[in-house]
Amino acid sequence: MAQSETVERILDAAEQLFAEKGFAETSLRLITSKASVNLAAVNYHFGSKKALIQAVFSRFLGPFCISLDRELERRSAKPEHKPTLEELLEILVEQALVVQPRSGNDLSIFMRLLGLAFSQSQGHLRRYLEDMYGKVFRRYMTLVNEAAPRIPPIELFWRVHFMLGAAAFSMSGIKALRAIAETDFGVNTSIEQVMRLMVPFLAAGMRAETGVSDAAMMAAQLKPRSKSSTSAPATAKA
Amino acid sequence: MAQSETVERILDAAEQLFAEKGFAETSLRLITSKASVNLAAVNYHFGSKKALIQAVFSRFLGPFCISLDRELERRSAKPEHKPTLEELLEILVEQALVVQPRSGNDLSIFMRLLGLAFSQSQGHLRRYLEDMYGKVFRRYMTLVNEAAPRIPPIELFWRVHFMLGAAAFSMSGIKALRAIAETDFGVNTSIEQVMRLMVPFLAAGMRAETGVSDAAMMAAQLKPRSKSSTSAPATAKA
DNA sequence: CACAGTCTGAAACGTATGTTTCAAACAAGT
DNA sequence: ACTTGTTTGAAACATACGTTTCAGACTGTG
Repeated sequence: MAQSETVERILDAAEQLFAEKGFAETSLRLITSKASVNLAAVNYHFGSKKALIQAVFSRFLGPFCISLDRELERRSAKPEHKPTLEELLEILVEQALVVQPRSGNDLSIFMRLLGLAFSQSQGHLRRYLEDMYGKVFRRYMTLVNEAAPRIPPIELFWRVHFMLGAAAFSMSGIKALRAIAETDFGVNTSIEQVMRLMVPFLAAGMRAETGVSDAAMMAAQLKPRSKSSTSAPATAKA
Repeated sequence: MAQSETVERILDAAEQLFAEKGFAETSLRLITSKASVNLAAVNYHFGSKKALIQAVFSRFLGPFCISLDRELERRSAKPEHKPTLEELLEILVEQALVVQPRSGNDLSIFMRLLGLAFSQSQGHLRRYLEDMYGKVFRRYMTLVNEAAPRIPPIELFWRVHFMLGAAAFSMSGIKALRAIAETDFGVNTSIEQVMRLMVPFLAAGMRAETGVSDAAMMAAQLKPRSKSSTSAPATAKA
């Protein structure tokens, strides 16, 4: 049988275009013309555009999760040294870098796709990702909780998503942002530099003193505009 | 002349649907049917879908910028008290709350739209926003720089966008995330509670010790594929 | 009441999309 | 070399979209 490279070509083009423009804005014709393959090849090899989207995610999220899971396994094998928050952060970056052996593939595409998976309302994708990386994510969260015992788990859960948001968002608009930064500051910041700028920001945010205990106080600060701002159970946590 | 409420109805429906599904995924037919108006009304009142998108942004970003600018003016009128980072954060939240007098309109829509403006590749919108809120944004950045004199301006620029990303992203997937949080932790976190959880995270990230000084060191750590112990900014804080 | 301008309703138009079709080209097994 | 199953190329199809059209309903004005 003709071992075709068509599939890979399609995946490469789709990955890049999806990261650049989003799912709905990227047509199959654009993908196939960029990949220099026939339009029909997509539906032949993948079945549908939905399936193609999932395949794009599989290709980088699969190895990433396996690699991450293995690393977490290695760490938990020696329980005498619990990883710190910084180490946990770096594990993520490290795995993301390890997983990217393909040509012209940088971290920004990785992050951008991850962000798209959440922000674009593709129900099937969200379900697929939950099945795919839900388990290893929960395992990761366990280690995060152990690394920051003073912060309530629910708050760490949200902080991890704040983290993901900062990363995904920055990578989303990175081209435009870099242009603005250049005109405003006259410096050209590389993607890797941006990621490095992000690490201390995220690490500090992760280990910030918890905010739930003074929720009532902060509510009092935020509300005062009368408005009755529907902010419900400030005392809920307690 | 018949002062029509059609325009408002369209804007309301469009705003909600855009925030929910994105721009490309939201058809005019969906908008007009949700608004219970005729399809032609959109092109009649706004001219095009592009113009409708810009109008949606104008309606909340215009008042927001005016309100923010006025508040910044007030602050800089008494230069004896430079606002702190926390105060600057709260100004944003406050103005965002003030500006939302419409029905069924919560902060999450505001943030979600802001995030979409960057992450969706709508060139015209980005240009429009630059003209619209570029000036007040730069003014805000000046105050941020004064509030954190130890951090290089270029780093603060990026941190503000990390902030925006964390907020926009969390609001984007907030429905799904709340569901996950509920099944995993058994607690129902309101949108406003999430925003309150975000404040200490963001504030800590903003005033984190700068990471640029050891950029060279970190570059040496991140680049090698050989995974050379990447344990990073242990010395950074110091 | 009649007029003029504003706005809506229903239908159509042109275009772009995802998908399907089918004959031809190709590689591999015997 | 022939056959078989796999993959491609070009075209067509059905659908959904943004946009346009135009007759008529509405509203305020003389």
